[in-house]
Formats: sequence, structure tokens, C-alpha cells
Amino acid sequence: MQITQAELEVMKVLWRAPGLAASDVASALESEQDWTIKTVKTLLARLVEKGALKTEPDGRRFLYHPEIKEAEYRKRAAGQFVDRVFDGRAAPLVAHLADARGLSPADIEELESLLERLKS
Amino acid sequence: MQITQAELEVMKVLWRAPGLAASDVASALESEQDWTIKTVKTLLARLVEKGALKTEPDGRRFLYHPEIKEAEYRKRAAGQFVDRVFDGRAAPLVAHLADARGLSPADIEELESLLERLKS
DNA sequence: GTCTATCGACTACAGTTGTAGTTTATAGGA
DNA sequence: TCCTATAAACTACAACTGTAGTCGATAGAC
Repeated sequence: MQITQAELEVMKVLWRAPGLAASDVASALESEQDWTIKTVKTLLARLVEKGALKTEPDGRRFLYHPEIKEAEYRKRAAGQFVDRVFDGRAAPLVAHLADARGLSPADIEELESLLERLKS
Repeated sequence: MQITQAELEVMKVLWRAPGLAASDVASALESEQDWTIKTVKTLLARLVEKGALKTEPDGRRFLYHPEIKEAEYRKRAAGQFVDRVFDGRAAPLVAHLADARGLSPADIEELESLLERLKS
């Protein structure tokens, strides 16, 4: 099951606030995306079809809930990405990120303590 | 300019061995992909059209050369990925990778020395 | 000299994705 | 009670992707 870029934006809203109706999702996206409510509804329908969301009836509308957790999705996506582009090697990815985005001192510190934890 | 998954496999071959003809690329991919030469040629044509490859005439055939470097592509792809999925934060990505693929002690060591270098 | 395998150029076609529009039912305000 | 805004369901449609096929030219085998 593949979540596309546009669909991911919708998932992000519902990960932050599960149980929204379509119109709420559209409102939440208003600031970032220039989508009509129609577009949002299409994306919601596709995500339900793909099993990424489930619906809960609420009067004559539906409330939407994620069926997969964000952490789960991220883990899967990160694995696929590193396999596809970096032949499964994580270290070069981090090196490229450092180059591309300039890791902040805070980032570096965070990574260091993460590595400390991993060593034990 | 977006390089798709199938196209990326072709690029990988030519990054490793620039200047191959279409039939050579097809042979190189034989072990991993189940593509006919026709499919490989379509992918090559699309990559040329996208500006990711350029051709060099060689008799009545073409030799293909990458127009973008692998390191460049990886940097861009890594940046886009971390923006789309991890809101631009690298540390959580590494945490997920550790979880998803289990970083080896060698990986951890590599990352540590990388961070050392970044600090200076 | 003729035939065949292969080349590049072009075409095909279904599935996915981004981005909506149309239709029909209905809840809630005037 | 009637109108309107909104809901779900369905349809649309072009661009992109994966995966080839056809056509006309030609280099090389015999």
C-alpha cells in the first residue's frame, strides 16, 4: 500500500487530530495547500480504499481515523527510501543530509545521544 | 525533474559504468529486473528527455552518460524525503532507520566519526 | 547481393496521481 | 414548508509510470 505525496498531507492532519470530518481536514490544510474540498474528499476516499484510514459515521457525515500509525509509516518509508537510493546503507544518508540541510548543533547532539543509546 | 523508481535502476547502472549502449544497460539489469530491451530503451529515452542522461553517438547507436552525479541526486532525494516525511528533522529519521534496519556496530561507528567531523 | 538482427523513433495502453466536477439526498435555517 | 448549503457517491480527465509493441533503416553474416 503506497501513500502518495498529496495523500500524506492528509494523513499528517489526521495523525495530529484523529476523528476529523472531511470539511475539518480541508480547513486544516487551507494554510498549506490550495485544494478545494472536493480534492480533499477524493484523497480521503482513496486513503480509506487503501486501508490507511477508517471511517466512523457521525450523523450524515464521516469522521476519519488513521489505521496506520505515523511512526509505523515513517519506519517503513525510511527503510524503503534507504534501500532504493542508498542501497540500504544509513550512514551515507546521514552524510548527505548533513550536506544538504546543514545539521544544526542541536541535531548533532541529538544524534550523538541517539547513538549512545543504540550502543547499549 | 523527478527520477522514478524504474528510471533510478537505469541511472544506477550508468553511474557505475558511464558510456554504455542501451543493450549493455539491459544486460547489466538482467539479473535484477525482468525487463525487455524495449522497456530499458523507453526508460533511457525518458531519462534523456528529462535531462538526467545525455547521449554520445557511436556508429548507429548511442552511448549514455549521466548528466547528474549520483551524489547530487542522493543529496537532493534525501533532502526531499526528510522534508516530506520527517518535517525536515534528520534525527528522527536516523532513529527510525535504527529501528527498521538495525544499525550495525560498524554503522554506528561510522556515524559517530561523521558527527565528530561535523562538529568541527 | 540478400537476409536478418538490431538500431533509433514513434506509438500503445492500462494503472496511478493530482485535481477537480456532477448528482442525489437531506439537515437545518427562514 | 420550502430553500439552500453541504454530505457522500460517482465520474472526469490529463500527466506520469511501468511495461512493452511497431516501423523503417542498416550493418554485418553468408
